[in-house]
Amino acid sequence: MALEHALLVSLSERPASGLELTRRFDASIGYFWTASHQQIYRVLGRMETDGWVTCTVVAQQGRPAKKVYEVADPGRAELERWLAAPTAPDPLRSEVMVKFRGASYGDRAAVLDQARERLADHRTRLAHYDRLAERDFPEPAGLRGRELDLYLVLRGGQRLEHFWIDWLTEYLTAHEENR
Amino acid sequence: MALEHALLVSLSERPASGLELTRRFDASIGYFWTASHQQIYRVLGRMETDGWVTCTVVAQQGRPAKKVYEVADPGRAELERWLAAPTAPDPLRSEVMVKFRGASYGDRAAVLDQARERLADHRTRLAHYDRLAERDFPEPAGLRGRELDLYLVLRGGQRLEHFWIDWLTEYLTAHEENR
DNA sequence: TGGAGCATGTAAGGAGTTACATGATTGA
DNA sequence: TCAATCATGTAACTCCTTACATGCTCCA
Repeated sequence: MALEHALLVSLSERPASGLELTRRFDASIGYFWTASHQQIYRVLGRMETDGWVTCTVVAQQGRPAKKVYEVADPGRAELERWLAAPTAPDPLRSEVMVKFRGASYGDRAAVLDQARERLADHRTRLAHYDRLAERDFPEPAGLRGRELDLYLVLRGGQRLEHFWIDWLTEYLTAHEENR
Repeated sequence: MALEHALLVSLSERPASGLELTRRFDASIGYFWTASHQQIYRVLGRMETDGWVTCTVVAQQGRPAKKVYEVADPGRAELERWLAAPTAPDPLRSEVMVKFRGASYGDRAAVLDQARERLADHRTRLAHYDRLAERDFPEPAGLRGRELDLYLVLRGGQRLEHFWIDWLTEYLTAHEENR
């Protein structure tokens, strides 16, 4: 129900084509929303039909033409409406947690291996976010408005990776001690 | 793709009816997987068709009869297979984070109000998990096997609530300082 | 000429939500 | 008898994933 709104936010920051949006969702926006290119194209089409965005075909040299979308007035109005509406708690669905809870019904060693893989993965991501923070916000103290928002959401990404790293470490330590 | 497996884990711990499973997902299992009763009934039906679970109608006094499901051999085999298979990173979709990133395109005060509501909500949930931990695991040091798993997943729930509380607090503090 | 990357899609199906429906029993 | 709770479902719809399809341009 909110991919529309994630796209509206991203297009408000800067107009983009479908593929450019896909890359944003793979990179920076990916730490709080994931979406495949198929889904993005479909939703963009619907948003254009609804008049939330307008589309301009832009020719490129050395590349196929692309369709650049930008937010139109009805889209801006919808974004404002949604931002002011109450937010439901983010529903959580963690396959990892289910596996950990059920580990005793299968091969525990295999589950521990997966924990180690998740841990390595989250460390990689945290390192990536740390690089982004250093590059884009070397001095966070004076930030305000939109810049502060971007910084704080990146902080959320960092904190979330810390959560995973700390918890997976606790999990592995507890089980390694009990071998 | 994994509600099946969450149900297999829960039914392995103890056979249950659809409504009992729904209550488990509302309570203890809810901190890592959410599911509505409609979805649970539908998936239970499919799992019975596939032979993963068997179903026994149990009469009750003073209440309508219920259908109690328990895991059958093919279900146990499937659970083992799934537990050993590689785990993809949990996809993240946080409406709150999208709103925070987009706050400058709407009514910031309204977004801050929602942050306060989320904060209160996560504090309530943490208090609930803390109570569960005290009641069920007063002395975690000696835990092993299945009990240790349950405890560590509860720890994950607590840590996750801490993440939200800390981050939302940072967010609110940063924006209140900059008014 | 043929592969890699850019760019945009369609089709089919599974996962999940929302709204509605049914019937039994208890207790006020 | 009527509301509340227990208990199980159906129907319709949206959301999301997986797999496949198309065409362009550059460069080796």
